[in-house]
Parts: sequence; structure tokens; C-alpha cells
Amino acid sequence: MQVVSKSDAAARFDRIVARELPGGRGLRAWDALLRAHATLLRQLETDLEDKTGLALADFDVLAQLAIGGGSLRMTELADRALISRSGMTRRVTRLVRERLVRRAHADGDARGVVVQLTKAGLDRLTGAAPVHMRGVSDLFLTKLDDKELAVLESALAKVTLDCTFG
Amino acid sequence: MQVVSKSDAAARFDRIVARELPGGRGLRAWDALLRAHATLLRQLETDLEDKTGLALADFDVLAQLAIGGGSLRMTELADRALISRSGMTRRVTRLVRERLVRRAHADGDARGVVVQLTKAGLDRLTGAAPVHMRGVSDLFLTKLDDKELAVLESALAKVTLDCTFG
DNA sequence: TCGATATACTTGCGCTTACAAGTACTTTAG
DNA sequence: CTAAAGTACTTGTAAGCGCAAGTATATCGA
Repeated sequence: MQVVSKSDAAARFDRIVARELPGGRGLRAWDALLRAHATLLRQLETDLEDKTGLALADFDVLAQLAIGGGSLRMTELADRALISRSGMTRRVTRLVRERLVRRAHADGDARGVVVQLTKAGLDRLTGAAPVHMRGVSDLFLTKLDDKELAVLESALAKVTLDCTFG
Repeated sequence: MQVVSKSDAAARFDRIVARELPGGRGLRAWDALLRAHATLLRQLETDLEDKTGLALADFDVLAQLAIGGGSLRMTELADRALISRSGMTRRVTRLVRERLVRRAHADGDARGVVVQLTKAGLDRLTGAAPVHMRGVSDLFLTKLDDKELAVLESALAKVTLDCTFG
């Protein structure tokens, strides 16, 4: 038979999982992480886009620039925004077209590009930030107490890898 | 001036954030969630692909089918795998081409499609699962204690939204 | 000094995605 | 009984992504 019987599939898979993770320890936490991330990001993305016309990925770039004092190198920006360098090249190109950022030459390294937040970019960020922060607050922060937030912060920091994207 | 001064950008952004999130409460936890998710998934994805040739998204579909007893409707499968229905249509098309799943008509509803795990699909899943489970274990589970996993599970479940994709 | 190697960024390309519109079937209401 | 609304899935389209390769500059070692 080509197709798998009901009990077969589930049982065989469970056995494999149990072999690597005795008692299925923690798997539910992993699953919760995936679900929470996917659903929250989707909601925050559409909220921000609907209410401000700004994509979350663009917001993130502008915010990283502001946090970084107004300008950052391409590579640094890509690392902070968790996307590939090539992805950042194109994203910056779009933001430059909208006059929200500007490219400049890095002093002392002719290969380097510095991305600078423009006045218009800061204004756009300033307009969108309350909407996004409110969203993060409503959907995430207010549902958790200080203890939970502290554990999340420290536990998630422990499992974060130091890897480069792209 | 077109470009924003250093102190201006960071200070103005901080002020906006502080207005919505007094004391920046919990923002570090939110940031940790984004970073942990992004870096872990990227690593698990490339590991699985390199070691088994199977994309993580395909693995997930096969695993959901196995957990579901070997077959599921398109919509149910899309919800469980956290992707859009149209995305699932195309993903299933690819998996059918590789003979890992099969499409069948749902009994009693001529609009419906049931996706069934094939023997080859279960074998592929069985081969890949130890690699992936080992990865989740090494990168995530073993770095956390039972208390942390319990808090993660319950806290993340609280913030998970009940939304449909696509 | 200069060739080899490394770094910073961009471009070519193929793949995946999601939204919106389309098709087909089912349920509901009158 | 049938028209309207709803549901299940697929397809058209436009956009984004990352890898690998390309260009330009910098650094290192003999």
C-alpha cells in the first residue's frame, strides 16, 4: 500500500521523537515559541502596514538606525535587523527611493557605505513607533507579568546563536 | 539639514518608546524573542537541509501529517504549519512531485482535498526526524532547565493569537 | 613592493511567499 | 426549489529573500 495507515504514521513518528527527546521534554515549549512568533508577527505586520503604510521590516531598519544614533554601516545594519546583506542592500535602495534614508561613503574605507536616517525618515519612524509599540504592548507585554518577562528574556538570550545572515 | 544628528535620533526614538512602554518594560524580552527565533530557525534550517536534503518547511508538513495520523485537509494542514492556504497548495504540489504525499478527494465534500502521507514520505520523515530533533535539543532544550521551559511554554501560549494565515 | 587573501557591498538568479481573484461545491433562506 | 451567501481550494501576480558570483577596496606576508 502506498499510503500510510493511521496508527502507523503517528506511532512511528512519536517513537523517533521520544528517542531524541526523552519524555518529549520541552517540545511543547519549542512549539509554543514557533506559534507565538508566527501569529504575533503576522498581526503586528498587518496592523502597522494598515495604520501607517510602513512595512514592519522597514520600520525595523529605521528603528535600528535611530537606536544606533542615526547612521550605521550596511553590515552592522543587516546584523541588527536579522536579514542578509543582500536583502539589506535592496531594502536600503527602497528606503532611499522614499527619501527615508541616505547612502554616504564611510570615512577611511572606500568600500564601506554608511546608511543615514534622514529628517523625513525620523519623522516617519516617530509617527509609526507609537502604533507599533502599542501593538507590542497590547499583544505581548501586558499579557505577561514581570517574572515571566524576566525568564523569557534570560532564557531566550541563552539560546540565541551568534550567527551571521546571508 | 537633511540628515539627523546623532543625539537627536536616539533621544527622540527613546522618548516615543518610553511613552508607550514605561521604563521600557519588557522590550528586552520582545527583542530576545525575535533574535532567538531568527537565529535558531536559520541554523536548524541549514542543518536539516545540509544533512538530509529536506527543507524545514517540508519537514514540518510531513511531521504535521504524521502527528495527524497520516492525512489532513489542506486548510487544517495550513493552519498547523502556520502558512497560508495558497502557500500550502504550492508546497503540497512540490511534495506530490517528490511522491512524499498524495492528494485525495475528501469523502462527503467534493470541494475538499485530503493530503495523505505516503510510505516514501513517512520514510523520509523518519530519516530526517532524528537530525532535526537532535538540533532542537542541542540548540534549545539542553540549554534550558525544566522551570524555564515551563515558563516559556505557558507564557508563549498566553500571547499566541488565534489567527488564520492567508 | 606586489601578489594573495580577506572584507564590503551589489547584482544575477531562482525560489517562495502572500494577497486577491477565480472556480467549484455546499449550505442557508425564502 | 432555487438564489444568495459561505466554504475549500487553486491560480495570477507582484514582491521579497538568500545564495553565489561579481566588483572594488583593504590588508597581509614574503
